[in-house]
Formats: sequence, structure tokens, C-alpha cells
Amino acid sequence: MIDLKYLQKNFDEASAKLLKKGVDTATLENLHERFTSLKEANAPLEEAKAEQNRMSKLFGEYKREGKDMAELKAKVDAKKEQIVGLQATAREAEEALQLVALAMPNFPDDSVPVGANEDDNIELRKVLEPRTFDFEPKEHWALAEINGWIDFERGVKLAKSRFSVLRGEAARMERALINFFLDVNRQKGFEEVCVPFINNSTMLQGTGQLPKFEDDLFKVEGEDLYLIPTAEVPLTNLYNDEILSAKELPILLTAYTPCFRKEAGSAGRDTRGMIRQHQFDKVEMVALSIPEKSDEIFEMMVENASDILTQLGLPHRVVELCGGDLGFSAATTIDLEVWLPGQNKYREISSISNTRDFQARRAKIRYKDGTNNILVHTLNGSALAVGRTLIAIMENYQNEDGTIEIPKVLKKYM
RNA sequence: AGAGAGGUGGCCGAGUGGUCGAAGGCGCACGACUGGAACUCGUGUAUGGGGCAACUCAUCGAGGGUUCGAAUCCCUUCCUCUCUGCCA
Repeated sequence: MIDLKYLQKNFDEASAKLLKKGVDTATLENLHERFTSLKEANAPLEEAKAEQNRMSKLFGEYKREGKDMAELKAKVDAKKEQIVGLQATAREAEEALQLVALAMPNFPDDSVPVGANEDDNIELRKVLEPRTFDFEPKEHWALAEINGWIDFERGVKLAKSRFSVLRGEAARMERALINFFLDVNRQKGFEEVCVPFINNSTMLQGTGQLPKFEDDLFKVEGEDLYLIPTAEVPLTNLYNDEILSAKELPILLTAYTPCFRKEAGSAGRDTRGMIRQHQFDKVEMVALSIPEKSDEIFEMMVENASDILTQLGLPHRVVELCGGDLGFSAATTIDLEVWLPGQNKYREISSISNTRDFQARRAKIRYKDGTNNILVHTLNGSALAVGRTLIAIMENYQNEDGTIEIPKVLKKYM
């Protein structure tokens, strides 16, 4: 959630920031109004309650002194009636505010480039030169068929479209990649954790998936539970509603989890192959940090993900997202895009974001700095999307006959 | 899943209708004592919101109710523990 006090005091500045993210001023004005309404509704309510509390305390005295209480009771009853009305107004204002506030995306950093969509993203650098083929490189689904690596049909049979089955060497490579990623992350100081793959609505609200993006989530029927769309949810919310001590920060976490996404709104995109699935494996990094250190940690996370791709010998580029392409919770995001020679394109394989205090405010994650409780900064990033890495290896390491070489660093894992 | 017990501050633990945001202890922070430390003594020590402030509202797992007044009584729900069942 954005800082509503900041919004109130610096409306024009806030408005300019959110414009970059595609939020029009009217929406922000609405939020501002509701925040003001709530404050206006709360003031008389609290005053009335204070009066009631004062009067109620008198009862004790009256009783002890044997005084008559009928008159006092009549006064309190009148006050109570007034409170009921004020309470209804305040509650309405509160609910109206929450509705808008929880749907408002994070402010982008000032450094975020202006732009409407991914076409306006800025390539910062390329890492590794794509290899030149002396034959026409195939796409991963063609290679999958030649090698019997991916069973698309039976994945669909077992569940539905956008599910697939990895077989034999592919299944082993999936597992090898997970182990490799976790090992690298652990060496960089991330604590490996193993988390529930199903989280409740409070947690999904904490990281920003709810209430706005419920349509993207698989919900457990009849329960307040959702399949996680990313390990960012359980890892960040590990400290939901906690106050940490400054000395335990930064907290660096990594976990392998499957991720479940409905991909609502992606109908027709990447229907072929394994790029966009309802279920995919990912190894995630999450960091909780003091505000002053989050930029540094962000850089480290980008470097780490890039380094993993380099170790795998996969050409990629580092891209800074423009305001219009930023996710809901992100203040700044860098994507890593891996080269897919079969598609002749760079495709997203990692996305690293600093959400500043946006998620921390929602999830109530603070740390104690002397006497003050301060919101932490939360960061998250993939290191890496496993299925897409598998695809990238298939396409980049293919031979003319369709066979696939194993990257050197993976050999000890297979 | 069925039966019983219970959920209070960082932790332990009192509190069964008013003076309780909450005794006491531990822990922690600061100060005194010490050459330094332990011990001892003193002070402080929940969270969120409103207000320049004095101050004030809310919170004793969560939600609702009774009452002038609820940590305390009632209902619902979640969680934990024990026993039974089931199971990797």
C-alpha cells in the first residue's frame, strides 16, 4: 500500500509519480478524498467515545458513594445512540478507503523510465554473445519431440491445457537446475527454506496479489487458501505482522516452489510449447532490508541471477522496465531476458523488483530502530524460472540432429 | 474427523464485570557500583491510528453479542495441546 500521509501532503508529486504507472489523477483524487473522509468521520467518533468512557468511569465512583445513577445512565444512553450513528459512517468510510487503497499500485522510483509498455523498456547491457548456428535452430517444442523430453498431450490429459509433463532427461535436468540454483543462491548468502505451496488470503494481500488479481490465482474450493503464484508470497510473508530487530537484517531467503497461475488475460499467447504454463517451477530470492541498503541488495540480486545464466552459458540481456510495464507492487524492476535462438528472440527468464515499503506496509513487516518501528524494504527476484531455463538450454545447446548438449556446470548435478 | 483442555505484552505468568493496556518474574536497554565483568540497585521497555502538544481512540487469537462499563459473561470461528481415528 502506498503511504497515504505522503499522498495527502504531496498530492501533485504523488500524482505525477503514479501517472508514470498509468494511474490517472482522478483515481488518485478518489483515494485522497476517501482518506480525508475517513479522518473526518473518525474525529467526532473518537471524541464521542472518549466522552462515553469518561462517563462510564463515573459509575464506579457513584456506586462506591451510593449515589443515584439514573441520570448518568440516561446521558450515557444518549451518547451511545450517537456513537452508533458515527460508527456506521466511520466504518463505511474505512471500507470505502480500503477498497481503493488496496487497489492502488506502488509509486515507481524517480529513476524509472517513462513508457507505456515493454516496447519502452531500456536495455542496459547484453551478456554473452549468442552462438552462430550453421543450421536452422529449432524451437524447443520441436526439440522436445525429437528427444521425447516434454509430453504436452498427456499433461493436458492429466489436467488441462497449459500443463505438461517432463520425461526422462528433461525431468532430471529440471531437478538438476533446481539444485544448481539453490546451491548458487546459498553460496551468495541466501538461507534456503521450504515453504507451504498454499497460502491464505492475508498473505496474498500482503504481497499485493489480492484483492486486485484474484482472477489470476487458483483458489482452494471452500477454503481461504490459494495456490501460490510465486514463492515471493510465502517468503516475504514469512515475517508478516512481525517486528524484526535491526541486527537480524538483511534477511536473505531462497526457495524452490512450483508456481500456479491462471494466466487470465493471456489467452492465445504462447499457446505452443512450455513458455507459459499454469504450473511451473521457480527458484526465488527474497530480501528484507533496511531502507538504506535495499538498492545495494537489489544490485546484488540482479548480478546473482545474471551470473547464474552466465555460468550456464546462456546469452541474455538486462532490461530496465519502464513505468507502464512495472508490476503492481514494484517501485523498480529489472528483467533478465534469455536468448532463444529457435524463437530468434530474448524472452523473460527473471524479474527482480524492489517494492520499497509497499509490501511491508501491507504485510506489516517492520524493524525496531531504537524506539521507532520502521517499515522494511522488500525485494524479490527469480533465480531463476526453471522451465524457461530448460527451454533456453534446449534451444542454445542443440545440435543439428536435434540432440542437446548438457551445460558443463550441470554435469555434476545429473 | 470425534472428545476434552487451552489461547493474556519479546518470553513465563497473574488477572473472572469498573480504579486493567494489564501485577509479578525473566529477558532487553540505559544509568549507578567495579580496574573490568558478574552480582546488586535505579529507570525504562506492546502495537496501530488521530493531534504541534497536553492528550485521546482501538487492540488481551479473530469476529459478533450482553452491559453504562468486558481480558473477565454469551455465541461463532481460527489456532495449539492431550486422547481416539486416519495417514506420508
